[in-house]
Amino acid sequence: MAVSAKSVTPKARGRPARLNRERVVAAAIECVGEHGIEALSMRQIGASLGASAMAIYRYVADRDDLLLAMLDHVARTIAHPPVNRSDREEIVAVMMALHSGFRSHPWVVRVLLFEGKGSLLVMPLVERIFAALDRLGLDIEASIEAYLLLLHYSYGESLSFETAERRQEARAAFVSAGFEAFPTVRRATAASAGRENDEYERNLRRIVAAL
Amino acid sequence: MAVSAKSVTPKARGRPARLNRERVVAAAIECVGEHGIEALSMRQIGASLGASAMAIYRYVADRDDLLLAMLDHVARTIAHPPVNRSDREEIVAVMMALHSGFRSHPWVVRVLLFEGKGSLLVMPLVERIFAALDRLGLDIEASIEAYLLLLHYSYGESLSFETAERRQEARAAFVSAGFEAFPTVRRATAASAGRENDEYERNLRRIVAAL
DNA sequence: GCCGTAAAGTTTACATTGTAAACAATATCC
DNA sequence: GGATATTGTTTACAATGTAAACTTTACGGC
Repeated sequence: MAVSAKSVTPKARGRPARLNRERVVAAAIECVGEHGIEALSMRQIGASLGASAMAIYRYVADRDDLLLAMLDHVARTIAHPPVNRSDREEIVAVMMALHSGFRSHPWVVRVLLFEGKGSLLVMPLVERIFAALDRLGLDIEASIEAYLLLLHYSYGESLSFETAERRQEARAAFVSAGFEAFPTVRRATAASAGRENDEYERNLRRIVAAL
Repeated sequence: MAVSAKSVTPKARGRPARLNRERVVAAAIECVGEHGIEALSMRQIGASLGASAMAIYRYVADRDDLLLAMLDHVARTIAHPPVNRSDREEIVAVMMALHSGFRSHPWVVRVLLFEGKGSLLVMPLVERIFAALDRLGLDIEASIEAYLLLLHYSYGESLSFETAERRQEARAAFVSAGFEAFPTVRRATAASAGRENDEYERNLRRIVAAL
């Protein structure tokens, strides 16, 4: 029956580990946060932990497994907002919570979209949205479409403004090269220079108001 | 003054070209269309034209230059819709035109977002949107935000449903693994199975109605 | 006919990626 | 002091973009 050990610690048998899965995932997230998702490499992670690339594979099956673990890690940091008075405020609050995750970790959206992954840990938030849409009187089809509208806008916004410079670049692109032929665009460009908005929240509220 | 030649053809001096920029760009677009943007490689393009990877560099400065040329090529295929009766219909029509480009060539959005590029050829369409927003009475700040809302939703939707399978995957993800705890999500999932929507247009109209 | 020149295309090479396979290092158990 | 189990490293491979050197193939003038 082997009731024997299992008490304090079974005393590890082999070489003592310097690394563990948590540290590997944390190192990967930090690396991506600093140099962007495209700079993420096993060698880089290993180096940042004072180890070789292959050392990582003791704690992670492969690149996909690592990405999934990173998603879960971020999902755990998302604060679940308190239940709201109105259903519309509930939707806004939950989407803002999700979006704050995308904002702090822009690579998350790329992983969600391009690696076909997703963390189950955000499902309670998704459920709250569907429940609120239900209470608002939307039927199931309309709820799905509304959810996709909210989610896809959030994705697009996060990717588009993935970095702070990207906000600037977007404006610079407007300003550049021969836009005299497009007067309204020109005026818009001039007006947008140097403003630091929370345009996401306002647009989110526009969507929610329209549901 | 050298008025001499320049008439019919200055008679090419060196080895006759088997390739040209147009064919290279077309081959690249076809390659990406079939195997996805991540499979795009100089060697692949060369092979599909019966040439080596380096042959491509006669017609394209580097990868970035190629991507930009591909964008321009797609931009030229976008039909500019006729001017519309109402300003809201104008916005819908123009966004549908842009979106149809994203739909036929999903990699376009990735290039726009991640390579920091953009084709100037779509500027007339952008101008039409800003002009319509202006006529609707939005001030400049509100116009910018509205434009970003329209654009980012379009980006997110296109990326999310980049391939037909992705629509299925999205549903499968909902269905999978232990969702008994989320009843509203479950119902939504069941309802969405096997429907082929034009959910983009309906959501687009929801946005436009809210502006 | 033949050589100079110019253009087009190929070959080779390098640093980078994820990861498989073989190996070395380091601890406990008998 | 082995035997054994676990951790980490080394080496290797195919694929990427592209720089440098080379080869092929045409025309223009003698």
